[in-house]
Amino acid sequence: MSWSVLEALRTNPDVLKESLKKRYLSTDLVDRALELDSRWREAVTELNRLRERRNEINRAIPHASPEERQELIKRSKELGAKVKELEELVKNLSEERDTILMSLPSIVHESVPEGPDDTYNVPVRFWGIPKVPKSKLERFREETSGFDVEYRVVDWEPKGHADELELVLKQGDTLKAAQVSGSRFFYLFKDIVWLEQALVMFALDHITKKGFIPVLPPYMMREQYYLGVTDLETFKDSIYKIEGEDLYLIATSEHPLIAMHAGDTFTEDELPRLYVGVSPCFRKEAGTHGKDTKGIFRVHQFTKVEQIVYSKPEESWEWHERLIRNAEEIYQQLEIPYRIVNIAAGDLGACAAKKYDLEAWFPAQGRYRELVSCSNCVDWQSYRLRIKLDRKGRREFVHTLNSTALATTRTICAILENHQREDGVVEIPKVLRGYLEPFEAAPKEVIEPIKRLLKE
RNA sequence: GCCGGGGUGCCCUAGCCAGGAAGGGGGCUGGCCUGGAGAGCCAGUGGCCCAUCGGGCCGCGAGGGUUCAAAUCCCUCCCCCGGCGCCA
Repeated sequence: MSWSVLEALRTNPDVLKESLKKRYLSTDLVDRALELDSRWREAVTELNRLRERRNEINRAIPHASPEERQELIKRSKELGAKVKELEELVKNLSEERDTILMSLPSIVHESVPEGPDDTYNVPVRFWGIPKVPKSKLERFREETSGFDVEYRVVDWEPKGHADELELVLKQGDTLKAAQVSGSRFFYLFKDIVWLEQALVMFALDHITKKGFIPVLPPYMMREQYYLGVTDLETFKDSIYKIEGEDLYLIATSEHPLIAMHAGDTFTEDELPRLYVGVSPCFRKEAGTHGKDTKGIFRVHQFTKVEQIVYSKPEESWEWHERLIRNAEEIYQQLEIPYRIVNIAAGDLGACAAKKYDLEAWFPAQGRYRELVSCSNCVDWQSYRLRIKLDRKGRREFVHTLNSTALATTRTICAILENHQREDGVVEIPKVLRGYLEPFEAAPKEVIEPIKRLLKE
């Protein structure tokens, strides 16, 4: 049983180097890891021989005569010293090798576009009829170049989601939240609260209909398990730590939902395993100063409905396509125009072998912006957490996949811009009606401006 | 948080007090047997290394220590069960 990256290292290091080059990462580590691995194997072989000899002697001691015994103990002690020495070497070699191995990203899939950053992401399809203000026509043509996307020109300027929320509808307040908690936090009020809840229920409803098991996971995790599900870079930049405890706030329910099967072995008939997680997500957003500072597009805390699949290795690419389609169905029903982009290798996280983003059209920004991420992590997470598949005695690592179904704050942003009318009223997508109907105080068709709730 | 009892391979369990190659049962897989099935019998059923056959090393919740030798003794930590305390 082997991890695809480790197997490539030993049998076909060029494949691994190619993959790293595509990600614009150094390939030096591959040669270093190879050298460490071969030295480790040599040392382990020698260590095993020494231990074998020592064990033989130790087994003879209880049956030996008193005078033989002293001699045997002496020899065992001598061997023991050598064993200890070699154990130290083996430990150092394997630790250094494993540090490198654990830093290596998944081998990128052949269908992943080449390129160093997000400007090389490749749109694969568009859906919906975007509303394009005249002032954003040029931007729109850039964003859709190469595709024949039907669109409608509007002759008024939609408000950006932040102004719409706080100045027009007056049902959100990020200033007060900044005072209380800091930047990138928010208070949401009244209709937006109902909208948020309805979005969660709608997404949960849609995904569970497809056989996914709903899960409410722990919102904090230990470091050991955290490092099994994500790379160090993400860990440092995104994850909040609880002071004085070995606990971290989850950045997505993907993390506890994958750690949930750490150490488990599935049989073939137990796969695929489908889960849909619902949880708040906490993110430090370190290194994003100045980006999306207004409104609730990029915040430290939001609710997300997340699809998770544990699959047989040979079925994971099919599941990757299905997961993004599930997310598309949600945004089609919410009547939000979007495009799907294939993320360039240089912009890909370490766990993922391939990633699709669903980007919604934002009329006021004149841009497509990320709402959904859909990744195939192949055996990257399952290797670290030892999540196995038992094929009649032969063991393999399962593949893990994750995809947003719906993240509330960003979806609210997209609704505020796409379903905004010239008079400032926001039309609620019809599909949400059933999730608002039972509640007397909930809005049903539209969200209208109200008087400011907090002091001016 | 305190007191007590536990954690042994996929599951259950013996071994721990009193240190000396982890034993039994179940499940699963394969083989023998059978017209076929069942029963019965045999073998396999954690990770790693060398290797042609095969052999070896590690592994008893995790990490240290004592010892020629640790599932077994000592220390720290994690988790589960019971009791007390606290609590939405």
